[in-house]
Amino acid sequence: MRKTKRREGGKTDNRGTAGPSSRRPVPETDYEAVFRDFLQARGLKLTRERMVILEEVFKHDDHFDIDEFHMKMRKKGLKVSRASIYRTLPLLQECGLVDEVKTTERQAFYEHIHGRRHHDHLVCLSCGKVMEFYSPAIERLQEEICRRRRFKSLRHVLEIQGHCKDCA
Amino acid sequence: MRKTKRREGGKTDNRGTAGPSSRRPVPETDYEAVFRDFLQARGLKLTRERMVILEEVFKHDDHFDIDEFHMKMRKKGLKVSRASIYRTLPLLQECGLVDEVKTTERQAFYEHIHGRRHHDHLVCLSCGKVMEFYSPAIERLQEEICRRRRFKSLRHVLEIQGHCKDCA
DNA sequence: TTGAGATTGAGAACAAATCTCAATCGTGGC
DNA sequence: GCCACGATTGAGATTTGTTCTCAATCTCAA
Ligand SMILES: [Mn+2]
Ligand SMILES: [Mn+2]
Ligand SMILES: [Zn+2]
Ligand SMILES: [Zn+2]
Repeated sequence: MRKTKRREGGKTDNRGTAGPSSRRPVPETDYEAVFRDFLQARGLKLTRERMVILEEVFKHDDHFDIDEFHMKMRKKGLKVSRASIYRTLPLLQECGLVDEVKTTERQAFYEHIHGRRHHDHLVCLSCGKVMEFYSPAIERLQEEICRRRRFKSLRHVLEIQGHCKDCA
Repeated sequence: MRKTKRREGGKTDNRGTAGPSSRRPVPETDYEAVFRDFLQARGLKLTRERMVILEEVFKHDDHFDIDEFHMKMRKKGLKVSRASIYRTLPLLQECGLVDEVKTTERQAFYEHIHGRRHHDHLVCLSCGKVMEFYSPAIERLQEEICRRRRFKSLRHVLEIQGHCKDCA
């Protein structure tokens, strides 16, 4: 009982951002190039959906979860399925453009990290605000701990939960 | 369409651990007293199920998730529903007997912390092993970060993921 | 231009956690 | 000890985030 109509056709809107070797009315951005090269190197295809998602991610200057993200796209009239978003974000992660922050809450959130450095998070339990911090000292101590145990660290999550100064 | 039969009766097995002022064939443990006092103070009832769960938690000397925990109880013939476990563990948390460790993986896990100190975790992505560590220096640095931002920290999660020395 | 193979979307499937509510239990007051 | 009544339980339903399915569709190297 699956709907038969699909991709209600229409505006292909290639915008020239992706055309293999066509003129570029809009110069390709860094992150577009990064993503394109990544896809190519992996034998993956540069689809309209993937590009739309990429652009949208880089318009967000904040942390976001997938549902919220999907909703915003729909409101703008950008037709991309939730499934594609769930499939594309891990790709963006793999090429280092996006970071998935697995929270201790139920939903993971994402943020683009184009050229940004690793950091950890303070999460306000009242208003949901997410603040960032980076402590070289903490990072060093973690490395030290792993070294002592001969544990090969691949990643870590440090999330401090509490109340921000506005909610105290 | 709910089953009508309930609590297939039988062995009440009070074991004397909970009797209000009866003789105590088995001396009450610390944690039993802690839990009992907590329940009393909150006007909650000391039920067979809660006691069974408590005992079982303190037989586990490791981290466990609820489903695994429930399964083990069933195998032993201890009849307690998953729902009751989901309801009781937060109580044990509130009275400080148990710690819920929200991981970056999907399932949270628990551990009893009777008299034990806060610590953080190294998780091996190959074998699933969980190792513990405690770094006063890291804790201090976190406090410092919160102070600087006037953030009131209630809890934190620090989980380092990677490969343990046996899996490297 | 074309076809093999990758991708998509809608909804189904999954899984952890929470909720529902009738049947049952625990406890303080008698 | 017995009672009454609020608390608790269990089985299944529900919720919710995420992943899977697969026919239709698209992409791109040749
Ligand atoms: Mn961040
Ligand atoms: Mn632990
Ligand atoms: Zn806040
Ligand atoms: Zn291991």
